[in-house]
Amino acid sequence: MGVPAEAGRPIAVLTGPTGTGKTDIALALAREFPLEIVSVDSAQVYRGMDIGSAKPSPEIRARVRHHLVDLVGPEESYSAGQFVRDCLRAIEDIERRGRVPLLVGGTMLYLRALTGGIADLPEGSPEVRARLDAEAAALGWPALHARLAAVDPAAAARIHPNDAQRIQRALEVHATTGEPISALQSRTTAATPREFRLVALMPGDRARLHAALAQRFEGMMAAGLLDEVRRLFERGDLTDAHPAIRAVGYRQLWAHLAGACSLDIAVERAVAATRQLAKRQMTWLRSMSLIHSIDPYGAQCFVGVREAFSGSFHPL
RNA sequence: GGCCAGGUAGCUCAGUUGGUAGAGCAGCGGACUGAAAAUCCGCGUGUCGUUGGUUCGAUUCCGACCCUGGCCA
Repeated sequence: MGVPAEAGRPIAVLTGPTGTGKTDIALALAREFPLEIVSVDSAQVYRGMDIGSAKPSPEIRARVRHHLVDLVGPEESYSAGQFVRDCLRAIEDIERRGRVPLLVGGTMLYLRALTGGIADLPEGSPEVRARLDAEAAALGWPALHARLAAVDPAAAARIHPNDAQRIQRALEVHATTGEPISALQSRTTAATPREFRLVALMPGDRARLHAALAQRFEGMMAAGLLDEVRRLFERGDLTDAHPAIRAVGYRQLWAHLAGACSLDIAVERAVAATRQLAKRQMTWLRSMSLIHSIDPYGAQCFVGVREAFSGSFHPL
């Protein structure tokens, strides 16, 4: 069997909340090791969303190969299940060529699906969702939650009656498979036998993170984010219901372009949404065991990350 | 300078016929299985501008002062 030596090493994953410098550290590591970066980012997969998703520039991508960036158009809908398949394929491809994958990103559901497995469930169905939306408009989500309780009490018990998205998903899975989502989820198995080495950049100073996020968004605006959103807005085939347009920054600037609020208000809301995103990412990270936390504002940050990955990397 | 309106949570405001106050947003904590940068749950953080007076008790009523708008000079 021609199994590469790399297959025995744990796969390196650099994560953390948005705006903590994951990309910079990854690029610095790529100067020392034969790395290729695999993006774990639900916004960078969309084409035409470059500035607002902090996508690596063409120059950087020419120097260090990136995977799972610009995968689909913003009119499409990517998913955690697709990510797991694409990601495992990218890792295999990189290692087959004798290089080392470094997973970088902060989409925690993707990370969890990759490392902990994801149930074998059907993709989302726009038709079924449209039908459920119409019913919800007439009856209200709590009524659909009650219907879910009849067919899948276990799922209904852990989904809040106001959580429209999860109620809809559970009913959708039941409608398309005839099985309760809770039963399918309970049969979840690991997506890969490979091990992962998770390193998270966890800011010790929240105020400093907030200042950095505000500054970063300002930089995106200066770099032309509003024009980027306007190009998407003017296509005419996208709405604020598309997953891509719901991304932080895009959603708020979209609302401004649609006349819902002033630009100042939109920027303020976008920065707040960024803070809230970072907070939710940190909630995920705190709940994950087996994760190695490093403070991005600490003096030994880079050295610490490199040391943590020493079992995964081999030098050039 | 005069008149009017207003000063209550980080912000925008509501309210208390006198018994020390509550919404939205922000913030904080949490959940999370094909939309996840999504979706949802929980938590009110306060010299009620200052200072006198009336009162058992004042953020509330009265006086003075300070500040911010607006109008008139």
